[in-house]
Amino acid sequence: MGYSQADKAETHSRVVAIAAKRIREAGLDGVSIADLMEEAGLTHGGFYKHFASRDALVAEAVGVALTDGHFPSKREGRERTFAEFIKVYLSEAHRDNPGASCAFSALMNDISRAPEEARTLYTEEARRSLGRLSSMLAADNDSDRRAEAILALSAMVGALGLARAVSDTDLSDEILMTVSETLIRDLPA
Amino acid sequence: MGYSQADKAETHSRVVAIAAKRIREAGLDGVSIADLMEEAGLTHGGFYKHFASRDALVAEAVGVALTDGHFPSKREGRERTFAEFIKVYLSEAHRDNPGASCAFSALMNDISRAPEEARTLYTEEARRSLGRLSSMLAADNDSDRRAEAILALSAMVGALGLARAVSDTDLSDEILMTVSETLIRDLPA
DNA sequence: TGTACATCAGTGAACGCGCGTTCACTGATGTAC
DNA sequence: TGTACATCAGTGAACGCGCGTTCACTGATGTAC
Repeated sequence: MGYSQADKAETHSRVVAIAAKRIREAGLDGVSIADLMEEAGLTHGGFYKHFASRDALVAEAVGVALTDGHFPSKREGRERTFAEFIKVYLSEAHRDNPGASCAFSALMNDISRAPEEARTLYTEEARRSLGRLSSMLAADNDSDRRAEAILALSAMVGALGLARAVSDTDLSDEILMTVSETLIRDLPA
Repeated sequence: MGYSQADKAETHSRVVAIAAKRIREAGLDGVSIADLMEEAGLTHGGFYKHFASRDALVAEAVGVALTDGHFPSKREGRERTFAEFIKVYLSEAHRDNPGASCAFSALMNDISRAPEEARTLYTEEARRSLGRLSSMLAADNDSDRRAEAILALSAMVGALGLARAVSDTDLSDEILMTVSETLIRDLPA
């Protein structure tokens, strides 16, 4: 063979990784096969040696974008505290780097119009994220922790989205800072 | 003239209204001129008697979608209370009718990639919405009211977006109900 | 080890399609006399 | 009031373009002997 199986697998995952980045930046409809393959250093014709269709690639890329997302609780070998996590999530650096950012926020609007497969992946990731968030909180009972996790998740994805949408940097910074401080102050962790 | 000026103005605003609805449902890129004109009962060729380009129509429709949005504080001749407003905003009915819903939430992700004109409209609407929300709140000073308004706005658009994205109806209902109750309980109004 | 063959990831031209946009045309109505 | 003309919202065919997809081909490498 002209290329080994390892080469093929490497190409495949490279294309998926690029697609995951571009989907976070430009949405589910913002990625063309030609652009994608060019960014991977290939020509567009080879695409179908790796994926049955554009939809199949998108489904795979959504899965990757969601799971290597920004709701991990473990980093550098230890659990993150709630405050540490919120500060990173609602940072200017996270806002200004959509390609490597939280797909959970970036895809929120697109997913409601996406095929069932992608919506299912999104829903599962929502459950995981709520689980991780509630495990960082210190409220007395499960019910309170879950309610707080839902409020925190909503406020975080909303604040990140608003901070990106608004064209005034001062207002954008204020949104990030205010939601970050308010959540850290009001939710026991 | 074959059609009076009043007829033309009526057609113009009808097309814009349809575009505003479709944009809320399908996003800024989800509206084709042919579909739009067909829904208005016309053929696609006449579009350019009313708009210089697709972008011009989108800009106008974004303006309409944002300003006849769901952050009005006055209805039926009196001010709404914070609790009343939140309950309507985070209702299942609002979630399930995207075409007539809050463009502020529906366009959040799209707007960050949109031309400056649309982003400016969005930013102004954000300011207005924060003003209206903070005027409903009863915290002691302006600074606290503004911080609470920012948290409430973030949580509301986030919760509405998540509730639409998630494919499990129970989880979706839980998100709406939890954020609604928590905001009403924790923010003085 | 050397040689002939098979494999298949990647190439690049070509396709059909829907899109935004243009344009010559139509015909109902307003205006001028 | 009646008639001839001008206007212009709306029509529908046509355009160029980018897209997803197909396909005959290439050529480097694995396999069989």
